[in-house]
Amino acid sequence: MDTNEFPALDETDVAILERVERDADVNLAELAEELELSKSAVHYRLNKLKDANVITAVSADIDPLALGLNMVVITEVSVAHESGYAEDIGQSLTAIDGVFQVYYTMGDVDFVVHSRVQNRDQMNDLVDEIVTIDGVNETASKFVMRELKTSTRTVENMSEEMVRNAVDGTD
Amino acid sequence: MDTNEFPALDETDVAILERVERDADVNLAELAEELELSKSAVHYRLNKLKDANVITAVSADIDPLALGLNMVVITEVSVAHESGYAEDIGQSLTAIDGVFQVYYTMGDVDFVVHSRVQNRDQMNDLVDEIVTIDGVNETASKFVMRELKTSTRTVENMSEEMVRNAVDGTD
DNA sequence: AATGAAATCGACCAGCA
DNA sequence: TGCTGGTCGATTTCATT
Repeated sequence: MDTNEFPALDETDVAILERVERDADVNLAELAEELELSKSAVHYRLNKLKDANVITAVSADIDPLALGLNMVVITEVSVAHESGYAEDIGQSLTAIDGVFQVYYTMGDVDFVVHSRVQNRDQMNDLVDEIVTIDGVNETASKFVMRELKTSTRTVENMSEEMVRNAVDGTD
Repeated sequence: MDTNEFPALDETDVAILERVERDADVNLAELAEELELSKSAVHYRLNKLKDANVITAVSADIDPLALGLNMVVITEVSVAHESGYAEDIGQSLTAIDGVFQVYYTMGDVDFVVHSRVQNRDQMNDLVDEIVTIDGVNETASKFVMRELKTSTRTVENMSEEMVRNAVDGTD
């Protein structure tokens, strides 16, 4: 049963996704051979996956260090709960330069914010900017010493069981 | 002065990076026109950026929801500090199915782990698996209600100042 | 879903600043 | 070292079955 707005996927679709999320530069011929399909079949499926927004974009991955972004900070943000400003505060957080992830979470902390900056001055400015947002009550920041894994890849991190579920549609 | 192993970049390089991280499917001709450069010049620079590992990969971005991955959990992990196992524990964490980010942090918490799963059973299993790792002392998990921003894009999140620094090399 | 033809694109080259 | 313009081969794309 479809529980979401996306089309049902089969094993072949997942195989294609796994491959192109790893390296979108593969040419159709190679992909087709790997999957034992014709080039046009692969082409057809790829188009379908893009149209259905299963594939949302094809993008070049850029090493942040190449641009001097060698500091990552994790900031937990708590808001004044009387205020119904949560929505606005979320928006304000996403708009701050250097911020690359914002989550709205359950628990004593309301937002978790990840940012990437080049130096301590920028780190300071960024935390200041967060504190200044109207409705923000308290913040606590952690400095990241090492990024052991940062994999935006979807299929790559899935277990066999997850893939099976995704194909069956029995989420 | 170069403070890292990467080549110096100029404004044109950054413009190219900004464009291809947004959409790597642009053809050379279009890119060249936008930058008022020749196709071969763009080609030349792109190769250079890939060779220097400024561009680490070209990948298709896949919507996790299309595969039923509709739950994100943030887990804070503290380890027994006598043990010098931090390295091993980090490795163990990155290897767990569903885990897509692992940070080693300063402070009372040692690791921050982000995972994506399809249902509560998987969530349970995942947290269990973390607790079971040898040397792990304590864990605290937060459920993510909303992902307000998840942008792996590097240049996109940079301020003008950051770009200027990156180009000058004055990090 | 496969075939094959037409259109398009990226890779490469020699020459040049 | 980086750029230009042009050519060739490879690759995507599309109409048809």
